[in-house]
Amino acid sequence: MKRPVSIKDIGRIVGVSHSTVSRALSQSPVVNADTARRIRQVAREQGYRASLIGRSLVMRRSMTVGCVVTDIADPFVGGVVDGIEKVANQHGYAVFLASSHADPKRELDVVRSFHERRVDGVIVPSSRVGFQYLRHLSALQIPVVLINNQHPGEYTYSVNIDNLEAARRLTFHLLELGHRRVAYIGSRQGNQSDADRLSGYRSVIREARLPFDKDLVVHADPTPEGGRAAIKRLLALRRRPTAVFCYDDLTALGVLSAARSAGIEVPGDLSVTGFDDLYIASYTDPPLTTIRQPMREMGGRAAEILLGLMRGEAAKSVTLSGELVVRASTAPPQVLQAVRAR
Amino acid sequence: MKRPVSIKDIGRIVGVSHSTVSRALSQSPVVNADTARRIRQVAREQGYRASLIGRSLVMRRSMTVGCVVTDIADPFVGGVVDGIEKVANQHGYAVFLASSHADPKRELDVVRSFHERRVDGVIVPSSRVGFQYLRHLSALQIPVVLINNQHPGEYTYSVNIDNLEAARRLTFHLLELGHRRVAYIGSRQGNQSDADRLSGYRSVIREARLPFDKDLVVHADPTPEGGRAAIKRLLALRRRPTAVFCYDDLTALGVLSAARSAGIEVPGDLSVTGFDDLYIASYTDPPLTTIRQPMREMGGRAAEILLGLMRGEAAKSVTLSGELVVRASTAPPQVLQAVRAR
DNA sequence: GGCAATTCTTCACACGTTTGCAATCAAACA
DNA sequence: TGTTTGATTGCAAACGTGTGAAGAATTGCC
Repeated sequence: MKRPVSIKDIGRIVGVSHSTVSRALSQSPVVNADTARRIRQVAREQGYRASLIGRSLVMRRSMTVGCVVTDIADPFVGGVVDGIEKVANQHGYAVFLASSHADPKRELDVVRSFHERRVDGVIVPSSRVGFQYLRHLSALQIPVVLINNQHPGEYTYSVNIDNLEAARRLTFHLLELGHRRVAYIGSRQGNQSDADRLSGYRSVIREARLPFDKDLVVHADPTPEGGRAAIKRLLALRRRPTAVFCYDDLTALGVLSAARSAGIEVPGDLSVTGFDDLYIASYTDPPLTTIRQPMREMGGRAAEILLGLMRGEAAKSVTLSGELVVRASTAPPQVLQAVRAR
Repeated sequence: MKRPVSIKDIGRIVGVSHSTVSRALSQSPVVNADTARRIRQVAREQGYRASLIGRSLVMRRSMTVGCVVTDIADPFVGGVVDGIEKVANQHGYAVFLASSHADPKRELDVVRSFHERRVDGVIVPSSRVGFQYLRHLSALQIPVVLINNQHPGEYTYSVNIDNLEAARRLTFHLLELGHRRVAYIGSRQGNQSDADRLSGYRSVIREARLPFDKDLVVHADPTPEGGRAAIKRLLALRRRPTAVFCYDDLTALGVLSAARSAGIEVPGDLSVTGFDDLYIASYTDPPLTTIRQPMREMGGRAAEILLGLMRGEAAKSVTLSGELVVRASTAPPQVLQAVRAR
């Protein structure tokens, strides 16, 4: 609890001015080799570490980046943040973590906090970023990188996976298995990624010259509970779907569980797909067919872009591609299964 | 990217000294009401926010806390951090997030970073904290609060759940169902909580005058993969257990999945319990009997203790109790099921 | 031994705040 | 008119650091 040792303390002990200490510790060649050695020795003994907050003042950069998430307990977000943190630290930056929980008031608080703390850049791993929110972030006049939400702006760049293309692959996979009535359970939180995935789904349906049935598209909270509610509605249809494309793995988790209680077999009666490839996707029953999002890599790339921007370099947005991971939750629909069984 | 507006800029615009601006903005009663109004007006127009880094220097506190986790993508850790962040922010503190990934070198880096940034306190939500590590943290001379790892020390307090008691309840639940061969799959990472849970398990076994069979206790990584490997060893025993107490939900997840592939029914052939009550525990097949750890509350309490310590108040460690949540993964062993079925 | 050149160190200021103290000013009082 | 009082404001120092420029000490040269 007592005052940390300062650069002046070191100077006093060694018998030199604090300027000399500063230079010695930053390996400046102008200081006498012997003096430098003594200074470094004392600094080590005293456990001295230069205060970044003193340094920030004169250097005019805080060596921190802000990271606003909607919910850090979301496993997807956790993976992304892990990637961000790793890269940021490798470059000497520390990460301020703040959760908004999608609360506009909280979002403003976060912007204010980041402003007051003079963060050098901001990363937002959230596919749902309000326009107002973004405007406030931009007002800070520092680089902003979004994840899974392309939003052109002067200081704003983004890292995405190609949601449209991935959704196309996933939908095609289902059609290829023989499904003709494929439902889509989206996120009702208005995520950019939801719009893109829905587009991908619709474009493949259209290209396959299948009728588009709007009853097959429902929206729910991207949670297990949401998935549960959504699949109930779909199962109540006169003509049920034989396959469901879920916005993400959590939604699919709810679908699997609801199907189980309803006595519907997956993938026998119903094929189910997720999106993200959270670690649980391998451990559901049956294991989930999904799109792998390279979460850590996405976070890492976002951090790299941000670091570049902070150095004043030009940067460009990045789009990675998601990988289709086929597991046991998808199979041909029953009509075909019977045929093949012969 | 340009220089943020400073308190002097505001002073220049209004035509007063920066001292007056400072006082006006901190609601000091000595400044003329009219002047104060003009100052606040201009500050608002200019989007001025006082730099916390300038302020930190003179106030001698950074208004930040450091939070070191092993892995932020771990859902348990995510929940705890969410609670920490919420409480910290309510009190004007920002949270530095750093992951150690249980790497001693990284742990040192984190301590160094927190030191340089002059964080006012540290929270470590990890039940595995090396002694050396703790020594380095203590050297910072700031309050440290651990979660799920009681470790007495001058500046060190902790928030735990009563792992021993919870493990007793869980084990008793299994015995009560009629199980007599109960296995324990622990964490081999040497967590304090593992030791406590094992003690709880053993004490109930002992008090029930059941023989302690050391073959029934195995240790693995606390991950689905670890659980998978462990249950395989247990199933290879001549006399198999009829129930398994898993260190945590993730381990149990692997056990469930391995049992499924081995054709072993849960809970028919094998009862399985977890620990933590992650959100997935409700969505496994069958839903998992487990101990609920109030993750957010634990994080929040830890933050409150830390805030108290930083204000110089006395504090004491807190032990919360975990709640037994009985779901469908536990049932009487087959011998009894037959009896009751008549 | 005197001077210039070289090497090393200190001085002084800046960064953005807060705050004790002195200074200014107007009004009130004698 | 001179003095006191009270209200308001500015000055200056401090926090911990980096850095250009000036100063001091040493060395080399003639």
